Amino acid sequence: MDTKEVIITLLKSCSYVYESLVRALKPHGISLQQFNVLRILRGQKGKAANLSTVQELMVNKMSNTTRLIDKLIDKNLVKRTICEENRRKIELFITEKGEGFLTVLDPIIDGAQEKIIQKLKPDEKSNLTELLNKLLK
Amino acid sequence: MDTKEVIITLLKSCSYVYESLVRALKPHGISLQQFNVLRILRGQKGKAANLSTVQELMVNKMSNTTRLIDKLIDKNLVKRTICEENRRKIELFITEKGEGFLTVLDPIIDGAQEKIIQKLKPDEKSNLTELLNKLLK
DNA sequence: CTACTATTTTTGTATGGACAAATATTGTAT
DNA sequence: ATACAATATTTGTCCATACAAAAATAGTAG
Repeated sequence: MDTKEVIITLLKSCSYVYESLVRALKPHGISLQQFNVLRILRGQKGKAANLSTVQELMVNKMSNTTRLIDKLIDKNLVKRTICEENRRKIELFITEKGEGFLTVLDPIIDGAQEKIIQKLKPDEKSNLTELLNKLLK
Repeated sequence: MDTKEVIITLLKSCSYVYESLVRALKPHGISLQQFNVLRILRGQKGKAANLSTVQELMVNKMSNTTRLIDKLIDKNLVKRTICEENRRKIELFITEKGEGFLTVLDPIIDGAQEKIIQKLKPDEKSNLTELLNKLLK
């Protein structure tokens, strides 16, 4: 098995997944990155998240999470305040509107993911996950 | 097996591969995308390639290949002329300097890819490729 | 308090990606 | 020949990525 073939197939699969998810979100006017930040903030369950927390939890490391969040704030999906204990930090919260928006988006993303993954049988799914995890070690 | 876990592992693997390749090329001052265009032009073996040919052969569909190629031309790695038979088309060629550059980069990319893929045994490689190809169907 | 260092976020700049509109050229219909 | 449609590329705009530098704040040593 040729190394290049494995690599190129992996990159193609990833583009395919990425594009499917972006396409699913597109009609709702939100990018995959913005959506991921929203989900991270929801996962905080009311606790404040600061910038570095969000960055750590993102799949793609991002350097200008600041500007990404600026856009979520413009849309009133996220709220940003300065942390009183350490004024260098910021506190990020998902808003009511943001929560509601996610309620709409969740089934859409789930559906898009399911549509891709249903091409694999259950044992193939775990097999694939296992092989990919070996690469990440 | 959870659908979300497969998807997220796939996206993470892809980021990892992508970043490894970018990091390998970085010290040589060329992006992965520019490198891929160069390799496509070398693959033409002297024949002219026009823009749409290059776009078709790229892993990531790209809309502004024009500007990517502008940068390769600035570095004298690629030459662009207008096709005389059909003046709407452009003809792209890799230059001598571009060929020489690729000679330096080839072992670097091969090494980076090998370093990732060596974590899998031969049968795991073909197994992974097979599973990923099912997703792409 | 002042100087220095570390931490956290923001800003600047260059690159790449998606997509629509504009431009240039060619081919075709009337 | 003129008008119109098709093709190939370029340009404009906005968003995202990578990275370095700047700014703001905090903590610590003298």
